[in-house]
Amino acid sequence: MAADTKERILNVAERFFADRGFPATSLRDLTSEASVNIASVNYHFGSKEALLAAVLERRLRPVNARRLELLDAIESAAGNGTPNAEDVIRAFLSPPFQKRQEWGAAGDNFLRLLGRIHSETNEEFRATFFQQFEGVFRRFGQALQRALPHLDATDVGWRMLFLVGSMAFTMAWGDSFASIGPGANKDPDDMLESLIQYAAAGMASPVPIGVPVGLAQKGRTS
Amino acid sequence: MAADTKERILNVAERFFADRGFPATSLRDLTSEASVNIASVNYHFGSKEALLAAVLERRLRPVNARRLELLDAIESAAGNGTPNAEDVIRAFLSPPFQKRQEWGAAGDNFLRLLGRIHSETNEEFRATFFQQFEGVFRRFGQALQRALPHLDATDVGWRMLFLVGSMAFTMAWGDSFASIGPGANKDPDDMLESLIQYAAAGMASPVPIGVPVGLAQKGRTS
DNA sequence: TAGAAAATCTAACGCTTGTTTTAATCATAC
DNA sequence: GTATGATTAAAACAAGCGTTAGATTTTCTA
Repeated sequence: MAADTKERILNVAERFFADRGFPATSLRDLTSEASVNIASVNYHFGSKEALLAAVLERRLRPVNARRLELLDAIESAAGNGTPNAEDVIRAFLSPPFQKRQEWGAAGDNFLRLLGRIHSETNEEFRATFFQQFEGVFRRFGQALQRALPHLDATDVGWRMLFLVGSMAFTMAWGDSFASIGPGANKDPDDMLESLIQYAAAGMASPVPIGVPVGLAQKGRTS
Repeated sequence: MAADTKERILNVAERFFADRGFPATSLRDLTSEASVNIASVNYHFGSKEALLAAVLERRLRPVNARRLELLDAIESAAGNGTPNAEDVIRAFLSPPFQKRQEWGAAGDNFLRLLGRIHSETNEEFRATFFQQFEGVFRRFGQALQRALPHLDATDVGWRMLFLVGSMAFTMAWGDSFASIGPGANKDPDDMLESLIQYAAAGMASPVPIGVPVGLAQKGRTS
């Protein structure tokens, strides 16, 4: 029945888009793997691109909801004080990895896809994808500014870019890395803790000395 | 003449692969932009994939050579002592950004491409690409272990993965980010310094407490 | 049970792709 | 000026692509 067909398409799409990339995944390969008819993709989803959007949306919604939930709790506990930066970073980085555990093998596929999709160049897709993140990114940016008052908005913005880069890359390649090399004895929770630690340290680090970088250094001359 | 044709193909390819991705760049679009005949690609390069490899090789060779040169100097200065971790990280991260400055607009394209190519899924291509990095990665891994003796090989490996992720993402999207948002007043040197600082802090951070993670914590029970 | 809606199927459309083949043109050396 | 090799051009090959149109089957509801 229809619900089963849609689910099978979504699951195979998730895996193939993650492993081959979106442009290099053909609907014929995908539907053959899913044992459904190729016209079903357009019937149920409308287009190949809409399928990708659907694949991501079904996972990102709960991930981002969880992120905001955790952040709400942190801000609520902090009241008028300063939220802890590591807690904020943990609230951002943990949900995709934790949802991945909940979702089993499908979660692995999702995580790889989410990591890789950060580098997707298709303009139309990027606009849609960013819409799903804009609110989250802004909320976390503000929280980090509160947590780290030595940084101005520019510094926070750049450091979030660095943080997102390491998160995405780890999502995309963490499992491959773990299976072939020095990461071999690092289990998923250890790896996530390492990432959080790394990001928290980098985020909290002093602004480079000698470089005019923003409001925090307004009184200095370069 | 031939040298001009090859150069034009390489330059346009670099730009198109960076902006559209490899699979989504057609040789017809590319050769039309370069005002050369489509058969020239196979004549001069052999295949589309070989063209990508050539685009990257002409830039990566000097970048990686520079990385190793800088690392040699650092290790030489350190003698039997401990090299400075931030210096090692700077030696890894600076060359692509500095070569980018040398190369002008073409350098911008190259940097974006290099960032994005880290997420390319094509297995054949990845094998070739990794070959170019294997030696560099190993050398820098060893240098960082010496610089940060509290970390074992596993920790260094994972942190290098995080570092490469933020570098690649910044290469790919740093300019876009700088032109639209909070990064707007961050010039390229500032941004590179921020990245180095972020990575150096993350790299040097203590191993997470409470998580059994390797040789450094061998005597603890989880 | 009948009819309508939903879902699936088949065949095709119209187009694009990287690569190949052959011919034409260019460049160089003697 | 001629011969040879290098280079470019044109046409085509063979395959594949996402999407569409119409037919058929399945599901659901009154």
